[in-house]
Amino acid sequence: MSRVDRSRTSASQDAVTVDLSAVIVTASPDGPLVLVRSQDGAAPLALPAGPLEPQHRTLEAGLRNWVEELTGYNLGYVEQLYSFGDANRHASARGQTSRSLSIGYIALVRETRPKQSSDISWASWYRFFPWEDMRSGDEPGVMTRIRESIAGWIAEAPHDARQDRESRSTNAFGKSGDRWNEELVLERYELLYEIGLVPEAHRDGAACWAPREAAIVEAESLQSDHRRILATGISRLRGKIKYRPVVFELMPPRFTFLQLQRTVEALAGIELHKPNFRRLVENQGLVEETGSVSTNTGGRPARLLRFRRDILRERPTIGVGLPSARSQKG
Amino acid sequence: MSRVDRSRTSASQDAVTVDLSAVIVTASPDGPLVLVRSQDGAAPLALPAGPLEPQHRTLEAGLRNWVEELTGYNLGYVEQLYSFGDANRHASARGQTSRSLSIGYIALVRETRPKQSSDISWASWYRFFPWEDMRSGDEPGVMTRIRESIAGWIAEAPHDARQDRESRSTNAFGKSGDRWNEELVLERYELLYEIGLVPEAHRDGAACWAPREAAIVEAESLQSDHRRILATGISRLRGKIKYRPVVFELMPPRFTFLQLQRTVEALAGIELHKPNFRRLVENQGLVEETGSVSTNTGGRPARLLRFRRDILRERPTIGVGLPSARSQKG
DNA sequence: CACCTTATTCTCAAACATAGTCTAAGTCAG
DNA sequence: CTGACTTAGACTATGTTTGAGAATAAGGTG
Repeated sequence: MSRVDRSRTSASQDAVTVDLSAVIVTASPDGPLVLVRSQDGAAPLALPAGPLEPQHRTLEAGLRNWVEELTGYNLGYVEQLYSFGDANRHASARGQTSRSLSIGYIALVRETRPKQSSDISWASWYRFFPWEDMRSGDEPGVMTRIRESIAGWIAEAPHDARQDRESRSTNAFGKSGDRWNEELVLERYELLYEIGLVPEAHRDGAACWAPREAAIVEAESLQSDHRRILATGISRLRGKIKYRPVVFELMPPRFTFLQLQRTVEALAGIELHKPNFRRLVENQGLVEETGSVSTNTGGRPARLLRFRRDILRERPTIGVGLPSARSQKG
Repeated sequence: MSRVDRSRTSASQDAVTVDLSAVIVTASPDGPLVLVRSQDGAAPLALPAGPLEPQHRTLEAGLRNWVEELTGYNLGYVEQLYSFGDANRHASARGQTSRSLSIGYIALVRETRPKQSSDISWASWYRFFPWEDMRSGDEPGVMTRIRESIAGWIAEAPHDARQDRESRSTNAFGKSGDRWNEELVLERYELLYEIGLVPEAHRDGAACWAPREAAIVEAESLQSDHRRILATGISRLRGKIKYRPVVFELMPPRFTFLQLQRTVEALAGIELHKPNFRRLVENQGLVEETGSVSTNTGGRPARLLRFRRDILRERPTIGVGLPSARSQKG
């Protein structure tokens, strides 16, 4: 059972450093927040990352360990996202002999207490992805400008690349009227990167169509490939809430229907139909009444609910539905 | 932009070796096959695995590279599965100073030509997971025996663990009549591991309820944690075919509806309703007619179809539906 | 030709989703 | 105290998708 049976295991792979990056998410009344670490000076923000230490029994244990040490937060739900390991993961790594490998995780925490003691703070994830917040349509007009840039990119395509560019962008961003697929966060980011509309593309020296100045000004970027990791995390979470009751990891012990709906909307970046949302959550038996009501609703008092923790045992493959992306008819 | 900003990056993490393990899948008339590597003597089979070499630009490129070198197959679809890195990933690793990290991938190939030149061969994945093939109910009775063992495990639970054991097993394996969720491959394997019904649990020295002799005799195990990786791969693939047209990576250029259905059934391990399957695939516009027919059907000739490759551009988030696990009413 | 096999088309009801309307029960300004 | 405003929560009408099955078509074979 020993590893010697691996005939091709070579010595050339030893110079690998592994670290764990975390997309740590919480929900506030102002929307989804993500934990970021500020650098010295005007350097871009970074996701918290820590080393993989030998004493950790599992990768996840390692992650929980250093995050809880660093922040004092109690991680609720934790899930591995993806392992990122391009040789040019960040510009400075080119020509480096050691490859750096980063295993991304997403974690949900309930507590928002500042804990700003250090260089750690919470930031709305829409600071980095303003185009992902479609709750009030394209209110600040970011999307309109993105679409214009993309239109230019398509128009200037060499003949054989035209169709491809067209379909990739309609797929990621939808046709103006067409249905927006809120899960394609990573696809959208990667398309913008490729076109050159995010600064990272220029920083990495990628060959892009758009000049550096064309970068979307409303969006803040992150260190190295952290915006890509964050995109992966948002994508995953937006998908997950549909078939697993993970939103409740972000809710207080007691909440109203509308609070729950607002949280889901904030995560998904889209608005939902109130009566239908209520019916769905009710029918799935995800919540039960606490008996008390919340009077500070601004209108009629709302019943306070609690998550039915039993449901996890009855059928864990259940979630709070969104207009499903399945029925994207052409 | 350099890595020095990572305050906690310690020197203690250097002794990590990374390798890429691959679940390489193809479909044959006899069901889904997975590429395995035989060891010397009576040692269990292994998944092919190769080192991460510094010259590979991306992880995926590295994987494609050595797999194609090793097997000569042309990998079609490739997707990262999960990074496995428990300190005791295999028994011999305990007490070892260097941690071994394995990044699992799933890859689909169309060609089945033997290529048995070396120690590499194809094996039905149900050899390792006989209980995952429910196409003809519980025909060989494996499942019945598993359920009996599980019943014993529940019966002998200490009072406070009873409910938990009960719900975990009904969730993974379903109640006798209840709907079987074909995606929970990993959950089922891990439950069996924990109970002690797979030899790996005893090999790893895990504390289990069942004695070593109780291991499910119909199932063959794999080296180290490879059966776990395979379970992850099957799970992912079973999920993916529902919303992405990946099955077609396993189909010949021209095929009939029934061939397509049989392939999906073989992967999912369940039977499907013929007219409904046809309707679904037709409505989604996944296929088009070639004009010719296949006469060796044993009955009325069937039209030969081809995959509409354009669909990938029109709407990539589409797949061949299975009875959706969503509507698992209590 | 009778009969077996698979292909292909229809039908029908149940379940679900979408997009509303309408009523209830609070707060707050005057 | 009233009327405007706010949110809660129940209900309705309509269309779409699914699950299960019957009915018909078109080949082969004894």
